[in-house]
Amino acid sequence: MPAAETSNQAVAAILRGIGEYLAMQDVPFKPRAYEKAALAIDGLEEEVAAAYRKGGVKALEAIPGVGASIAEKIGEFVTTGRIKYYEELKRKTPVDLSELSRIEGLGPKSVKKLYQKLGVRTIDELERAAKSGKIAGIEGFGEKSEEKILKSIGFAKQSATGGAGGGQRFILGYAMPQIRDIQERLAAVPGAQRVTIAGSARRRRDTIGDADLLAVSKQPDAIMEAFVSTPGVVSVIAHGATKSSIKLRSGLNVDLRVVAPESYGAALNYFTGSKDHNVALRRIAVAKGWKLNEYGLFKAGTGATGGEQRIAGRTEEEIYRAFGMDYIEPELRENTGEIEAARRHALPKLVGYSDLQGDLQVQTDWTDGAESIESMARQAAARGLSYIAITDHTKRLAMTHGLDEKRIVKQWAEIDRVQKKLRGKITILKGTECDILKDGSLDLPDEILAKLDVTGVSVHSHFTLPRTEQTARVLRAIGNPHVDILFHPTGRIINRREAIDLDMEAIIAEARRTKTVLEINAFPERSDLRDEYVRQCTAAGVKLSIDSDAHHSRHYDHLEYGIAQARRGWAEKKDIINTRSADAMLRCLK
DNA sequence: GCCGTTTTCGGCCCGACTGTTTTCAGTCG
Repeated sequence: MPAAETSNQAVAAILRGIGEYLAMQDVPFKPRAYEKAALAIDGLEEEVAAAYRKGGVKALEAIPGVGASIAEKIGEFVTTGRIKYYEELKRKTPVDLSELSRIEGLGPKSVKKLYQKLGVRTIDELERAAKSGKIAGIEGFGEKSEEKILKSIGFAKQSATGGAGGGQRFILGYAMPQIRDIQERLAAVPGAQRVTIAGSARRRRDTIGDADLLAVSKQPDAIMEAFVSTPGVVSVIAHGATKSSIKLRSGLNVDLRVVAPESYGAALNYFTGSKDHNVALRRIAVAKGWKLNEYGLFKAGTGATGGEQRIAGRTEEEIYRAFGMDYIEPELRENTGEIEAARRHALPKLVGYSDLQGDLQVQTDWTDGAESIESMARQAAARGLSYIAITDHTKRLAMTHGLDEKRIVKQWAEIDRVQKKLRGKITILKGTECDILKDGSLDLPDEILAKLDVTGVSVHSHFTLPRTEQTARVLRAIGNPHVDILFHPTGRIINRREAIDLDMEAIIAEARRTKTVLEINAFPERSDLRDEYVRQCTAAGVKLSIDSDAHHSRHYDHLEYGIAQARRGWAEKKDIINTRSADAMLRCLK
């Protein structure tokens, strides 16, 4: 790492900052250009610093949304660690814009006004100004704005010291039950005809910033009323006839829109996003002389009567059909090629939510799991699975009382005993989650691994090794002829631990060469592999497994989120080995 | 500032809600 942080995230943050300052100065169009460039760089696989060193500004200009001017600024940042233009802007209006605009209802324009009139530069100064009643006196502000600002400051402080907010995103698997609760409550309100989850939750991003619900109702007032009085609401941000917005105690913001039945498909499409997907669709509409908004797809009226003619809008299918496209599953709507594929009728047939037959990573009370082998097996069977692999930790993980050679052999006897009891109900495979040691060797000897049905390996130590060393370590492990699956390959834990520094391209290439399966770990805060790597695997023909990593039988419910990530990575049923029967799955292993 | 199966110039997604305003600007998604 160089002295200055030049990660893509750092570059994106600074570009976003420039955009915000420009917005504050009321500069037209440029803010969105910077914001767009920031977004593109945020989602980039390759490091821009490396791209610049290799290919100069030309390489940067290849990034969509980055032109000559921004490329040059990125170059400046990579070489000098700063961008003069940005510092100039900051000097002109020395406010902590990113911090202040986190306050609900405060945007660049308000921040500017507060600075000019009251000299407010930081959250603390904002709080002082609000408490002394100075803000209410400013033109455009009033009592309510002041109150709202104070309330929002309180929340920002609270979530900075714990809690789930504070700019962090919410983990899908934990937010989803809350959203579904609200959905169910609203569906039971008299007059409600449809209540649907939209937004990034419907696209199944591993994390979400907020939640969106969409409803069709004969009595919109009643459903809105029920919505704003949802249990656990700490504030009602908006309460209108067609749109309301609440904040839950967990910090999660939830929006509800009520729409007419003839607009339901258009609204669902619009509020499902992603923004990029929508913009792309809308561009296509404009090119055809149409207009797409949340009310429908329209053709401009002709002749003296004028008016617009509705082409589609009642269902999403109808809209995509009008564009000459196949229906695009929500998980694919990120504008990463799905629109072109839909036009060519070449979309993947995604793995389905009920396609899994087995689970290849299950922990028990032999190590850090909560339940016995028998209990985990029975519960898996009750959920419709036809096989599981028992994969307890190995001795290196002493705190989990990991298995050594002797205990794992004893465990086999217990598995045989339970298997006899549950024959016909479920198949219990003998497996391991064997630790990859620092040098890439494994925590159990090959003689033991050779006798297992499923050998999974994973990194649980030395998370901060430099990239070359870390990559070499994992490559050595999956090069072992007994190793079937690399569990939670990148080791990230969302909001808590960064991924280990791996050359994923090399890992995927080696997995392909050695026929090693990579896992999509379904545990919500892991979600590992993440979608973009899943897509690289499916493109490379590397097989995947979707496992719960269950430490308790209720964790089997997480499998849904693993499937979701697989779908976001364009995976088909054939790409996932545990969509097969136990025998067929075992034939996919080394 | 970026971008181009109508364009290298002239466009840039669009509507709801709020608070403050007596007709609208700012924010948000």
